[in-house]
Amino acid sequence: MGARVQPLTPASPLYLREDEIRRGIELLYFGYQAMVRGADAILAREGFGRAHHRALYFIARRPGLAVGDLLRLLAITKQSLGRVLGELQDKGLVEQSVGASDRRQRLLRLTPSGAALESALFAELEAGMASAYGEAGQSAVTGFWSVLIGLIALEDRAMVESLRRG
Amino acid sequence: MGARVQPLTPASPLYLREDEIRRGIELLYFGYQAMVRGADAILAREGFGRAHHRALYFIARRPGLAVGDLLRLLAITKQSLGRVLGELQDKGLVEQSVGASDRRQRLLRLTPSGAALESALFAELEAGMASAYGEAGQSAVTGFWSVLIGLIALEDRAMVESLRRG
DNA sequence: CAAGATATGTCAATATGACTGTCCCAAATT
DNA sequence: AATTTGGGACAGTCATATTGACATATCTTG
Repeated sequence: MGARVQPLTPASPLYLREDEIRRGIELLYFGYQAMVRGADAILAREGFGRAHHRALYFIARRPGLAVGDLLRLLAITKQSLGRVLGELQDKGLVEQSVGASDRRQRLLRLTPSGAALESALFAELEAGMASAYGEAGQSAVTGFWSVLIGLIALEDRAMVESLRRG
Repeated sequence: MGARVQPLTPASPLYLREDEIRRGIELLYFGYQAMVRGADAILAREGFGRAHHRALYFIARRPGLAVGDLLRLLAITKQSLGRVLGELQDKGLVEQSVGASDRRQRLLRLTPSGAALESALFAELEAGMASAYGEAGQSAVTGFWSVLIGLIALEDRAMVESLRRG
């Protein structure tokens, strides 16, 4: 019967949508793993883990960051951060100073050797990211950013954007 | 959703600045966290963790997956997977069968209750991803995919793409 | 067929990174 | 003066991963 012609356009919109969602989930999962893999090797040599890297990263990004701000960025408890930060301070990679406007605050900075380690770790991430950017092209990068921003809850976006300022 | 869409600074066409690399790193980090957060709440109620979710996800995606293939997808040791898979089987969410062509293989499938849990978990991820896709638009989604593919090492891309076939 | 490789499972011991709950002190805010 | 906030510390627990060794069944190959 002529009325039963199958459309040449994509079949089930629901099926396609789920497949596109699953593709995003999978690429985000494998892409995230791929990004951090290079840094893991350096961290293992230094006797650190990913938690140390995250702390170093954000302290490098915002020197003078207060402990509470780092806590909010990492979204962990202060007990968890305490151990990581303590180890980084014991090994002379991170130092604290008392806040000028609020003397309860402890402001965090990398020491020269902390900055050296963070640079080595950053170089690993940068290599992969720069290569992916170059392979995908400028407009893809903008799309990459905008989808990721859309994933982040509205109330958290300001925190992420605050890393860019200043 | 009446989300405010932030104006996006386009990626630099001329050279890759450190700030653009850091933005990618940060958005990937926060975006990944945001994606899995909804599922974490369900998992906690069931007494499971993210490792269980990853196993359920890939078994749902490729029913009849062999243990070794799941091991390669998750990139963990079989000892780690053994515990997770054992718990999922004990609770009746996953079942095994002997491979038809290779009787050494144990092929994994979700039971009806396993499929129900996986659907609930998927719905959480889907909600965030679909909203991000919608907010960003189709061409952004394509860019999102292509940057993430670029991050994944060449030798791993076939594995990721194999999830789409059949 | 014998030898070796592969797929899976299991043991023990260990490490990392997170959690909850409780308590404390100093400094800021009210 | 009372309360809140920022930071730190204690004990105990949990989830997830690790390495290394070993066992068993099955498939592949010389």
